[in-house]
Amino acid sequence: MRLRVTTWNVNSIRLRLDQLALVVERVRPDVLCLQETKVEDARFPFDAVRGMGFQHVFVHGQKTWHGVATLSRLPLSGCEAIRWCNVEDCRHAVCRLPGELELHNLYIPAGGDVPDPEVNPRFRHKLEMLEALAAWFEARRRQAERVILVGDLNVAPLPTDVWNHRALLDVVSHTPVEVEALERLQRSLPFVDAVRTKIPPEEKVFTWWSYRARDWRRSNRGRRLDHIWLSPDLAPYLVFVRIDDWVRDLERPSDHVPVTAELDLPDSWFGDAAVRS
DNA sequence: ATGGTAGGTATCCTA
Repeated sequence: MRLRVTTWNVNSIRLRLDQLALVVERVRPDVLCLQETKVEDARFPFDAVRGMGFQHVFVHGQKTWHGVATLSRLPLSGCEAIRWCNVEDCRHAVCRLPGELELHNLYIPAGGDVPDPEVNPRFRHKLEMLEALAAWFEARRRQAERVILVGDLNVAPLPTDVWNHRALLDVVSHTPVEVEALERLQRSLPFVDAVRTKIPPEEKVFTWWSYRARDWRRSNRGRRLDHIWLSPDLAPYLVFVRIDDWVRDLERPSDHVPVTAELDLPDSWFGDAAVRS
């Protein structure tokens, strides 16, 4: 049973519907996790995404900012929105998929400009949400099988996850304190970094390029902020990953590009549902 | 060293 999962910070789903359809056509994900949908649930373009083949949709959105949505060709069950740090931000959706898979769709705060939790509440919030998630997964470690965690984690952990490691050591997204917080979250289950099992850590990989560059491809000052993580039991079934950076060249693009992983999972996990595939 | 752009919303906040 092949399962293709894509994560994409779409930066306003309503503005990006045509690009969403193009990504779906070219990447063909079974499950598409979006972040920064920037729309209240009542205004979510349900008809449009159903028209793209996603009959199962879980939205957790708010006006203007943040918001996550999980679009699926396979049935979703047990979906829940989880709020962290006692704020109303919509940043985390959990859904169960056939095969007893548990899928987390996350949007970690960007964290503002000043990498000091004492003076910058947004940076403090970012660290606190990463810490809270790590503690939560650590507490659930015993039942932590068949877990997929994807999303815009807003941290580039490896030196090769940014265009210039030394220059970005004091830039939010690559500071040591954030990287440590992200690593604690990764160790919590622990999770396997799917992209880095297929692309060696010596190789630079980016999923985000600032809008502020004159020529994003020529300057290539990117960062790897978007991630797909797997619980250890799922890692052996990973077939390939892909990063669709052509999406960054579309007219009025998101500053993030889709990241995709395909798993080839045992048919026995899916029972009768696996027969049709 | 600096400032550069984009989206939502309503004039500035967040990324």
